[in-house]
Amino acid sequence: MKKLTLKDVAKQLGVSTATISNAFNRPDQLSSSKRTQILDACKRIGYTGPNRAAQILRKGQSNIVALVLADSLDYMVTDPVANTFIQGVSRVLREYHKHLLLYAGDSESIIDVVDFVDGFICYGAPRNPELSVQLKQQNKPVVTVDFNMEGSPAINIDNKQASYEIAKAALKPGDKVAILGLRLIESPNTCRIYDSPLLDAESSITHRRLDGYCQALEEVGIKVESDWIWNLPENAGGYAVQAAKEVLSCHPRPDVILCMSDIIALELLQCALSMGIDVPGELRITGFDGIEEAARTRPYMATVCQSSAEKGIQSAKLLLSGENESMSLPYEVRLGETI
Amino acid sequence: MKKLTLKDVAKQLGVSTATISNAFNRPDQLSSSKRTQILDACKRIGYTGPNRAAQILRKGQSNIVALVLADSLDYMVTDPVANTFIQGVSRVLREYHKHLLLYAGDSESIIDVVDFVDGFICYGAPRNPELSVQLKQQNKPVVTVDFNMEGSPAINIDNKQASYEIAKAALKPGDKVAILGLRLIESPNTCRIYDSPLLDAESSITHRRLDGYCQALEEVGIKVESDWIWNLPENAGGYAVQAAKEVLSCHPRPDVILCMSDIIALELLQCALSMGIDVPGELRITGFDGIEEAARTRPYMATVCQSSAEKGIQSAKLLLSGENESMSLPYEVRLGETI
DNA sequence: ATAAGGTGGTTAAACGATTTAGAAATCTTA
DNA sequence: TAAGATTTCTAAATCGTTTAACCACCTTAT
Repeated sequence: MKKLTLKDVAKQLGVSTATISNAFNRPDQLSSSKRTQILDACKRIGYTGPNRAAQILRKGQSNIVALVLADSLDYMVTDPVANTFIQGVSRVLREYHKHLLLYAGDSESIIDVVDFVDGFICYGAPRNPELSVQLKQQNKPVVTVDFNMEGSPAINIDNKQASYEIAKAALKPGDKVAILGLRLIESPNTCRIYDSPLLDAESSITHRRLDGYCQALEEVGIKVESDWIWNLPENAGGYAVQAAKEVLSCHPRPDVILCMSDIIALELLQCALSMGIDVPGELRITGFDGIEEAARTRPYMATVCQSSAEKGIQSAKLLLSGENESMSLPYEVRLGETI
Repeated sequence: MKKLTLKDVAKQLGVSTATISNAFNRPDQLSSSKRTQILDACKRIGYTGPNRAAQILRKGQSNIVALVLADSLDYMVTDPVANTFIQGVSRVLREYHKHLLLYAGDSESIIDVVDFVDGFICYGAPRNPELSVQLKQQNKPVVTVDFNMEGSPAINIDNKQASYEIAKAALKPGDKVAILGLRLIESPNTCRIYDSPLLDAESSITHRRLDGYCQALEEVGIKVESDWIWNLPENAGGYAVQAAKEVLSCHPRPDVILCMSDIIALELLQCALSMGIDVPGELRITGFDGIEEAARTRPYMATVCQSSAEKGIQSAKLLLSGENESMSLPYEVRLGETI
């Protein structure tokens, strides 16, 4: 009960293997009558088509696209922003009959798949920086999202401008301001950044957001102090709760807290409300991303809305098109009721 | 600047290709001095290891596991239950250095990956029934979750017993009862099932849940009427809202509504509360799954808690172990405040 | 001294397809 | 009817490995 091969089929039908191969892959290379005859015969004897592994080796093409997520799958797969991104990617891949291999950004190396995938979509700077190096060195197409890699096209929103705008809307002269940031420095848990060495300062989107906040602060005449900037190692509820508690128990308490994600902002809001703090009366809060949950809070969260699904769609299309032009997607500043 | 092959390396080092291959794959086949010498040389000249595509063809093993989700990725990737399942799977795969290929259950066919993946985890009955047939015919290992396939081991909870228990806890003699079911019949949108032909009645978990409900109803002396059973084609908020509105506007209104998922139950609860209906005073509601959101409602949702993550973990382990024994996981009936 | 067993390596045949160059067959046209 | 053009099919090289079988050499036991 061994599996049939092209060769077996060719022998049975009394034609060459090339003809069978052509029947499946290049209809223009043989008469259509012969083709249907072959295809019918294959179905009859139970040959389901060329072996994919052999095809991948020979053609150098697999129809598999690797999606390199910033962090471990474990974490990424529950992040709502990442989710809608994956959703967008999957829609396009499906349309083009491509398959999706999920790859964790904290993996040791990428070389165990690089030989057989057709390309990479890299969503956020990989937690393991070694991966970026490897991606740059190999020569399959790469599209990056929410960060930049020399030589590869990127999909982004203008993070600096967006965060500048939302901050500008939230700030008044004389405000005491705190920032809840994300992966600005290397740290295992929530902490203030002080003067720690920055992480990927040139390529990271959260640094772009920080730039935007700082510009707004300066324009309003507020001095940026690094001990009022917190760093969360991951965009997950747990870290956010901790940061929220810390920042809200400071004396004097900030008038405005700029959060680099909605997840953080939501936990902060909930924490503030449960402490009896009036938002936006005593405390203004801004988020970032525009996730669904942030549209259901009371008061309604002020945030920057961007479409993760659209990012997914565009990045997949870009990868498959083979073009090399970066793309800046639109965003929308939603003022809400928290500022 | 062509890519180096094993042959190139062998020639350069003056040894046979077999020796290089062994240096990478079978350390016991050559002296360790020669091995390190070869590995060092490879690193120096930039050979990163055997080409994976060739390896897959030759070995018949790829270290890729396909996760066949019930529906389109598009939908599955945002479902919280599916998410935690994927999370569990990914944890195990990562530990074993396997990769995760996401496959949509509404795909046309599975033959375009069957040749190169090492096995399948099948989460829920695939939307396209053809896939089940193909999975049964091919001979790579398969593990099914939340449904059964002859010849393959399954991971399940005892859906019938669990739903029997929660229903029994919710029901009182003389109650008017409605059931909000999931994929019980083939239908494009929310509707009552009446006497439509059932979908996958033997293999589907929602039919097991229905069996459990019915048993409880009978024991309490309530007659099951099919026009009080609704069918939702997908476990998504939209369909649930519609079903909720319909069922709540019935006269007489049911005293108890048994929902086959928390997503449905949550929408129903919200709908009921917004209509001013007292839960559980005027209406009792039960869910199923035990998702996080269902733990935050007021009143606290009565539901059957099962661990999706655990299902993921166990199914991946089962697949990788190669064993063939099905497994029934524990669940917990949480009475909550809605009954 | 011979046989038996263990090392460390090589040779060569797979694995299952795709594809180029060109032969054979068929069809035009002069 | 031969020459040329076109269509259809084939032979053979190739993709980059792995691995069974074999060989030469060295050690140890009989």
